Amino acid sequence: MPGRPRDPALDAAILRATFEFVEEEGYRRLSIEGIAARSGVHKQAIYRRYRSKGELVLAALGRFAAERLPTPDTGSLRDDLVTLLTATFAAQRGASGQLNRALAVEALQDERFAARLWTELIEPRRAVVRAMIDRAAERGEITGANPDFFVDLVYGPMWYRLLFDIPALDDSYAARLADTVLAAARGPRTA
Amino acid sequence: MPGRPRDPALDAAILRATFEFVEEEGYRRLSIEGIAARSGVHKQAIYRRYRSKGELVLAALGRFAAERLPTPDTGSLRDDLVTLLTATFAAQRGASGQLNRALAVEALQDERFAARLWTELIEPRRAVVRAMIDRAAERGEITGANPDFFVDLVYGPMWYRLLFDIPALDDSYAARLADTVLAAARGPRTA
DNA sequence: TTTTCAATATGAGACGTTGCGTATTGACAA
DNA sequence: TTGTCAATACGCAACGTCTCATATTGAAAA
Repeated sequence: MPGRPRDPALDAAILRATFEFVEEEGYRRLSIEGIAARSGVHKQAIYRRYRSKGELVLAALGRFAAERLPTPDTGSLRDDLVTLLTATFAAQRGASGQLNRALAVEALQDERFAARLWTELIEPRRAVVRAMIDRAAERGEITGANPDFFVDLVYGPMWYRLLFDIPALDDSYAARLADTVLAAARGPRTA
Repeated sequence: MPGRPRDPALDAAILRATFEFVEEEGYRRLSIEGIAARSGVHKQAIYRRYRSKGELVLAALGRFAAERLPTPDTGSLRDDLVTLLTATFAAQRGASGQLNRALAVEALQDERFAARLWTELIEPRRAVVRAMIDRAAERGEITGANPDFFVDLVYGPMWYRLLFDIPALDDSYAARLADTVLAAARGPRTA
C-alpha cells in the first residue's frame, strides 16, 4: 500500500512543459514524447499520470487557465457578458487557445473523451453564462426563454473562430457578441 | 507528354470508399491506407491524386455533399435561413458531418490547410448567408450592419455542435437559430 | 530501535504497431 | 516515350507497452 509517492516536481514539470510547448509550437507538434523530452521526465512518468494526451492537456488547461476566468455579476447582462467574453477571448489568443484546439482534436477522434471534455470543462463554463442569463431574466432584463440555447450563441462563435481564426477573437468581437446576444435574448422588436 | 491516363474508375472508387468509410466508422479510423485497402486501390494511386488526407476529404465532401445544399431566395430572411439551415444541419447528421469533423482535425493541425479549407469551402458557404442578409437589408427587413458578423452567428453554433453534439443539430435547432439571428439582426428593441 | 519487506515511482531503453509519405520496379496503355 | 498501374519496400514519427535496475516510502518484524 505505501510505496514511493509521486514526485510533485514531476507533476509540475510535465504541466509546465505542456504549456510551454503548445504555446511556442502550437498543437501540431505536441506529443507525449516531445513533452517528455522537453521536461526531462520519462515517458512512463507521464503515462502513469495521464492515460492519453487529451487527459494531459485537459489537466494542463485546468491548471493554468480555467481558474483565472472571471465569474462576473455586475447587475447588467451586457456588462457580465462583456467582462466574461473579453477575458475569455484574451485567454484564447494565448496558450489557452492552443490547448483548446488540442482538446478539440482529441474530442473529434474519441467520443468518450469528448464526453469527459464536455462535463469537465465545457459544461462548467456554460453554467457560468447560464447563471448570468438566469439572473438577467429574474431582473426582467430579458425574457427567460431557452437560456441553454443562448449559451450556444455565446460559445458557438468562439469555437468557430478558435478553429479557423483565433486573432478575430479580440475585444471588439467580444463586445459585438455581447450586444448581439443581448439583442437576441430580448426577443423580436415587435413585442 | 500524354502517357497513360488515370483510370476514372479509381477516382470514383477512392471518393466512394472515403465516403463510406467515414460514414460507417467515423473519422477516427479514417486513414489513407484504410481507404486504399477498402477500395482495392493502391495507396500510391491515392497519393498521385491527393497530397494529403485533408485534400482527399475536401474533395470527397465537395463531390458528395456541397452541391446539394440549397441557395434559397424566398423574399424573407427567416425563410431563407430556415431553408438553408434545415438542409445544412440534416447533412451534418450524415456523412457530411463526419467529413467536416475530419476537415476540422486537419485544419487544426495544419495552418496552410486551414486556409485552403476556409477559401474553398467555408467562405463560399458564408457568402450564401451574406447574400441572404444583404438582400434582407435592401428590402429593409433588417438594419444592414456587419453582415459578416451575423454569418458567424449562423455558422458558429453549427460548428460548436459539430464538435460536441451533432444530434443537437435538428430541425428545431435550425428554426430557433434562424429566429434568433433574425432577432439579433433587427437590432435592440428600443429603437 | 533497527531491520526487513512489500509496494510504488523513477529513468533508461527497447519493443511492436500504426500511419505517414516516398521510392523502386516492371507491366501496360496512349 | 511518357505517365499510370499494382506490388512492395523503405524511413520516419509517435503511439502505447514492457522490462530492468534503482530509489523511496510505510508498516511489520526482530
